[in-house]
Amino acid sequence: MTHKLFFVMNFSEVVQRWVDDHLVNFLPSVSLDLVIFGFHEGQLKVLLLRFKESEDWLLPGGRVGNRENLDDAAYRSLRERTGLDRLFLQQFHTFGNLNRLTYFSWHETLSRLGMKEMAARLLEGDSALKNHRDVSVGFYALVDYTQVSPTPDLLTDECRWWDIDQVPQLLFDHNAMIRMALKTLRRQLSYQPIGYNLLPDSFTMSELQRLYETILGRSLDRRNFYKQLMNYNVLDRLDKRPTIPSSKAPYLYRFNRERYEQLLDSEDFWIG
Amino acid sequence: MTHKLFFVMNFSEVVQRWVDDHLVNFLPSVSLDLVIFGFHEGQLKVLLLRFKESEDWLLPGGRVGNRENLDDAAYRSLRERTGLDRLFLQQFHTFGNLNRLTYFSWHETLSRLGMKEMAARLLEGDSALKNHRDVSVGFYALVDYTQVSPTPDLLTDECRWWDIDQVPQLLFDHNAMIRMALKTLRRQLSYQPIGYNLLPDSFTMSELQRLYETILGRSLDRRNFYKQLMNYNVLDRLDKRPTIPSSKAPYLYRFNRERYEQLLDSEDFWIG
DNA sequence: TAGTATTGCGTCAAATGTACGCACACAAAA
DNA sequence: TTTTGTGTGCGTACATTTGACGCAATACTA
Repeated sequence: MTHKLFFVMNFSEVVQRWVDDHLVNFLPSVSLDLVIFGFHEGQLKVLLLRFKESEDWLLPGGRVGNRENLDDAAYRSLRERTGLDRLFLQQFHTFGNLNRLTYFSWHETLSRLGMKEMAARLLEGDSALKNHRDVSVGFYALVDYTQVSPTPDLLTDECRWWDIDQVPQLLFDHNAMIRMALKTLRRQLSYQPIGYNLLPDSFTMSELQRLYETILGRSLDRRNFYKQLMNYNVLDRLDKRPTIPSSKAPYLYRFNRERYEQLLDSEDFWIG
Repeated sequence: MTHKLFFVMNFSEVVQRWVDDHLVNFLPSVSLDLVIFGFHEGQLKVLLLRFKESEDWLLPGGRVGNRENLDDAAYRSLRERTGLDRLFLQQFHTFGNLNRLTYFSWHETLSRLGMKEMAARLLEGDSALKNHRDVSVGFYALVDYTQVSPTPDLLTDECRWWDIDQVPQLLFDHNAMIRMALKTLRRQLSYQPIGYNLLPDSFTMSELQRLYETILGRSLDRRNFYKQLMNYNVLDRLDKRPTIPSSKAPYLYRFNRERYEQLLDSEDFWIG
């Protein structure tokens, strides 16, 4: 993977190089897609990429190295897009329908984008490549919005957050993927405390509550929420936040990872 | 796929032919494994295959055709092993660790089985093949034990049911797969009525209850079970069974697939 | 000291889950 | 016909969980 050379190549060459590299070093016919959730100003967000020289958006994805665990590949892709490590990441479904990403659909996309030369080249190779398609493992991740540096990859111009309910029409089956990831997230949130990963290291109770309300799409009673969360016993209370100008300052809380692991072991919470 | 020729070939040739066929017609690096659950005489069972000329057992599996949907491939594999169609089948996890099935582990297996020639041949090909490994999508299926004709495939001598708690040490990561499938089954059973697929077309209430008790591993109250199940409103009561020798004959019930679909739509039961 | 927002606890009713009693239906045996 | 065994269906009582909400204590500012 000789990234250093790319700056003297045009886009077509970059892509060709990228394809060649992947044909040799990565598993053929398996890919992975990431639904990366963030939370900011009362809005649930998802990280999207804009395809180079186009207005088409799609989910970040990646491939699995020949000598790489599937999960590691997902973590690596997540790190490459966000700069973050050791986050909540979980596979939610594997997509293998024929009508999803194929080389033919890539051909269409490239053609539409005016990259006819590249498109032709994609199909003129051996017939195995032409008929090739991927089965893609979908992962969803919960990340701290404030910590992320969205980074486009070689095939994309732009990487940025979108409000979950303003996501445009995406390439391939990526809208369906987001729907499914969100459904899984909602279900899982009601059974185990996972939302912390979407917030900064320390946060107030009402921030956490707003997060839950946003994900679940309904309002919760403050006092019941408080009791429930404290019952889990995975939150450490810190000092009060000093910044509020008037009235009583709220306490800050921090997620206790150790006790969370214990909780997962003891109860028959499902891990997926 | 020229199955007719196989009877004049020895096992090594058969395997080579099988490998060649699969290299051309199926997706490389993706496979699927099936955990097929059955129920008989109060015991939850799982269908296993015995590797040819060995005492090693493993899960049935399959590969995805180049122009075949992932789910269709799973249904096809299930049909090939059981002779049955249109059954409950659902993916539960995708396994992609390096330490699972690789060509190297196949080499080990073949060597141990005394098939040294074949083993050597497996590795002497191009280097891509040597480093090759699969990401495998795990499906679990619920089938009617009485309807199944267990059928071995080209690489196996025997296909038969095993009691779930007497499954031996299996090849590769297949024991872990069964554990995970069972966990998923248990969880899902508590949230939606799916157990019917494990019973014959018609069954008594106590048969159904014994099935649930077996899967969940605990006893249930007969009357509450009855109420709960009837509340779902997906069971049709049939005429009484006349065959019981003494005492009152129990009612037979049949699963109503239409109303089940309705139920899935209306409520926010999750489908996975 | 008044005003304001956070915090933590308690209460109460509704819903749900669980255990179990009982009347009845039916078929064979006494 | 009566007894006996088993399956069916309903009702009831109790514990647990869930949701809605009142309220007093706490800290901080003006």
